Amino acid sequence: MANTPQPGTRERIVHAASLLMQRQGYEGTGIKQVAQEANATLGSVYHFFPGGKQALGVAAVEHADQEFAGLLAKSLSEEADPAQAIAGCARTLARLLRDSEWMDGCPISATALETTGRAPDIEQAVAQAFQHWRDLVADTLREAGFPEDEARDLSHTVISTLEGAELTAQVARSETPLIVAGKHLTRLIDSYKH
Amino acid sequence: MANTPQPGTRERIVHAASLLMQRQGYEGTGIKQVAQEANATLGSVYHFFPGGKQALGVAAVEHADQEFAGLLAKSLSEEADPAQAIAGCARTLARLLRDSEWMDGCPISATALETTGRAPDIEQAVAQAFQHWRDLVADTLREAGFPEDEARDLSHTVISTLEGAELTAQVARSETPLIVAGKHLTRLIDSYKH
DNA sequence: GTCTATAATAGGATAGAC
DNA sequence: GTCTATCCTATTATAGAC
Repeated sequence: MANTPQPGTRERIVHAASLLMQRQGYEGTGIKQVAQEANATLGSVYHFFPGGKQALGVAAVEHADQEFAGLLAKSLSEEADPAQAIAGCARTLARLLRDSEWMDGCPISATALETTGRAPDIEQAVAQAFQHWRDLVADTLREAGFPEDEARDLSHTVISTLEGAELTAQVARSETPLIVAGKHLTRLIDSYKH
Repeated sequence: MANTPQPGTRERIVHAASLLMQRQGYEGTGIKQVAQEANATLGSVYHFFPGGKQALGVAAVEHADQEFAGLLAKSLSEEADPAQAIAGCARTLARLLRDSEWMDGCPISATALETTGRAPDIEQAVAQAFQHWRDLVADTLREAGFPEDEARDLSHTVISTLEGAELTAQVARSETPLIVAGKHLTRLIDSYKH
């Protein structure tokens, strides 16, 4: 069996940056704070990220991309019916949000909004993450028998709606927007089965 | 006929703060930058907002609330069928986003995400704005004959989906997410007519 | 109400010893 | 790779003349 390697410094830095940027945004997160939270020194951060804060932002977004993709893939594989699976994903997001006392919403949307049009590297990483998530949904729908164009269109709305519902749920400190969004997405997808 | 009063200093400051926070977020926007953009001095900003940056943030969010509510109300009144009206609203948002070269997305979401759990006054103004927008949608649906619970649930998903689609459209620099979201929202609302 | 100057602090980033 | 010290600039906020 493989050993579970204890996280190296670089890993701890990326993890801390990702979490802090999720909660406070990109501009609201300081490099010194990241170093402190990661039990690393400022020198170590700049050793691993000579590109400075922007490079750290890119790594944080890429890390969050993989993390949410894992959650999404797990949700999609847990139920045979993709329409039901997506509602389950919304419920999981609602639970995680409530359990974090409404702190942990989408891990990249704050960073996305603050840096759009101002930090091309981060912008690209964000665009890639959203595309990645849409592809997971579209692939699942295609495998379930949906025609190509319906699968693609629905993948757009699934990700958009989950994204928006997570934002409004966080702001309202209520699970309702996510639960209702899950229900409506199931209904929308099912409406294409006729 | 009423004169069109030229905007006073306070108005110019709020307008500039709202626009800059929409594009750069709350943390990414400096008070000095707001003053400069509003053709005001730093002293004037603190004269009108003794509460400092947080108070300015609250005023900016409240201003954006009214602004988007106006756009939404106009869209909802332009078509007799609310399901069609919402698709029209999505198209308008897509056009505004493209025309601003992908800079002007939702005016409060960046500020919302950065300040949640950290600036109670702003948080409350944001929550109020979302509630306001949902109410406009719910009222329209109720007037169109939808039962109370369906109208309320749909208003959640309409705002969540528009919000998420605006975010993903901005990131992808594409009108597609908003156009597709509008189409799917129409379909979802129509599915409750049977 | 408006303006300039300035205080007090925190930000990103770098240098160089170890 | 890690650590500390430091530079430079920007930030929020205040003071006080006009």
